[in-house]
Amino acid sequence: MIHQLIEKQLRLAVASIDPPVDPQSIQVVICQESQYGDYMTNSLMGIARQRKLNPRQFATEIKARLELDEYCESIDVAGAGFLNFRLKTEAIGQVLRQAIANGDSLFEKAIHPRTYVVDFSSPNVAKAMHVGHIRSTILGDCLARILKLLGHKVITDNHLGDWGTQFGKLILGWKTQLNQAQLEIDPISEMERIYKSLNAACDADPALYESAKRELANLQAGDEANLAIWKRMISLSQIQFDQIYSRLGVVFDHTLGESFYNGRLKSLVQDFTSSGLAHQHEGAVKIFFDDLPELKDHPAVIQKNDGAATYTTTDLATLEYRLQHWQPDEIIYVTDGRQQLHFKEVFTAFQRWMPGHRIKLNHVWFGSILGEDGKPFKTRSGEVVKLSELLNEAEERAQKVVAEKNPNLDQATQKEIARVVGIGAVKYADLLPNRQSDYVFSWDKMLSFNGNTAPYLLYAYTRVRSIFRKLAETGEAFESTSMPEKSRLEAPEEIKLAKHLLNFGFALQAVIADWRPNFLCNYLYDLAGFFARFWEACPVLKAEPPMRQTRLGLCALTGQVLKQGLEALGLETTDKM
RNA sequence: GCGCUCGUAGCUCAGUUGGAUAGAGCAGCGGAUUUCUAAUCCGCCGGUCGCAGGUUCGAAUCCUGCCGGGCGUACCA
Repeated sequence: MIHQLIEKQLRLAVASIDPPVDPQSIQVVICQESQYGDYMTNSLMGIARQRKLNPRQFATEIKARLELDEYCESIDVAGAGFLNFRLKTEAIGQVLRQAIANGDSLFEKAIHPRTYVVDFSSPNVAKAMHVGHIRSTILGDCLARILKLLGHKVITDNHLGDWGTQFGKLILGWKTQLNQAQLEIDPISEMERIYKSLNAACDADPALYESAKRELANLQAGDEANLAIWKRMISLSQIQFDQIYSRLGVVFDHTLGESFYNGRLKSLVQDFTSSGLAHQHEGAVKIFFDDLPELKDHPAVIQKNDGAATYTTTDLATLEYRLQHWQPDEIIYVTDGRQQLHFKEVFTAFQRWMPGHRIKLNHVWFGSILGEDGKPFKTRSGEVVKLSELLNEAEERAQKVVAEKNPNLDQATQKEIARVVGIGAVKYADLLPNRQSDYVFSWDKMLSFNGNTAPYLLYAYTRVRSIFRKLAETGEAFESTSMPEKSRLEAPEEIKLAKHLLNFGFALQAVIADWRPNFLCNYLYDLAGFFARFWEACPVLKAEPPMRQTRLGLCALTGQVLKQGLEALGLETTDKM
């Protein structure tokens, strides 16, 4: 991409300076104000300051050393010492022509691919997946997709909640009040029912609570009957998870739940104790962080006074397993922001456990989904919203709109479009806000055709497809090599669209730098906007060659980037809407 | 109390990590369709970026203090 050539030239120009400059400190970015240029750097000002040079004079000297005539129409020193670059339209055309001819993507793959483990979704066995799981699932899947697109090795792992105290009550309930018929019809609801029922009963009757604890102890001791029930609950739950993941298009390489690490927990506690990293305290085993102000008052419990491990223990064992088996460069944990303290503890404990290990651990946290009243998102009756029902409603609402806007399509096509649009709308609405902020869930907003929404972007894509459909009807085909050498970008709408196409890679990089897909959402929204304006102003099929070929080329690349970008977000596309 | 986080247009939110004149959508007002899908596009209106200091060429962004929300602060996950 051209901005990388500019950056390279800048680094070269600065390289001869003594004392030497860190090349990484020179960055070329998109110029926000197009009146100044297409790209700019403000890095020279910082260097000039350090060396007590006049910033404008320094920028002027560097400018003189650049050999960018082939790509830049102008290079200007501006303001306090900015360097602004305006691209030659011929150079832009050349990049686009090559991309079409070679089938290249408009972004660069990673030069040094890394290995990432992405830990996300993590629903609980014997419970319905609900709105509380969508952000982790959608965000984690999206990050995994983008890392893969950029050429990294990605391992996705679903760390199921398949172990814990709830199984005492569940097993007791299963033995005493299971309704087999209901279990056949709707296993999740039946398991939720017996859990709720036992939970209430145990609160009222301490003796019953003791029985539940005995069932749990038996399970943990390896009692065969209890193990069989537990396994059955997992497999029934997995069927439900698979249905949801299939609808969402989410795939896991591994599903290693908490229980997978049971065998390691005791010895891990032992390791921590014997190496002095953890200490007995009030009957429990804890790791203290007296030297860290934020964790000073929050020792991590790795063994409770009843001898059981905690999720901190499990997370440490999980981390160890992943290191040993997958050798990742980084692990990404995608969870609710409320677990920040927990992950601080785990990460800090890990550093002490394996000091000097160079793995990078990222807690990618997100805010809550709120209802229109600003309180946590619930159904009208105050229940948690089940994910399956949420997706159903999304498809139903989308279906109504499709039927209204495009009644001529047959039923099956309408339904398929509604599925793509409905699921896409939910995903996009989830990825669009800054992940760290809470957002208000609104059907009307996410299904609107105006504004930064999935339907708007998907519609832009169908417009591209529509042009190529029309082209095919005339018996012509878009030759991939047919964007002619003499073709030129002329209309301002063509040039703006073309320039924006060059910046796809910036958006992908920005996502990875901060684990924030909303940068890609915003890029695609801008792209769809530039394309819409191009569409209004620049007839494609009615244009004369070579302009016609140029415009077809722009359409082809816009379609390509929209599709790649939407798929990177986890959205499917459709040719008609 | 302590910790994390947020406060930007009437509403819902962006703002690529310190850049140039703070942007969208909705709502409100006004335009555009013999046309490749108008599920669209264009224009107008709308701001003391919570408040007060500080850092510097330059602050919505960084530091301090205050005000106001949310969350966390379990031997739950």
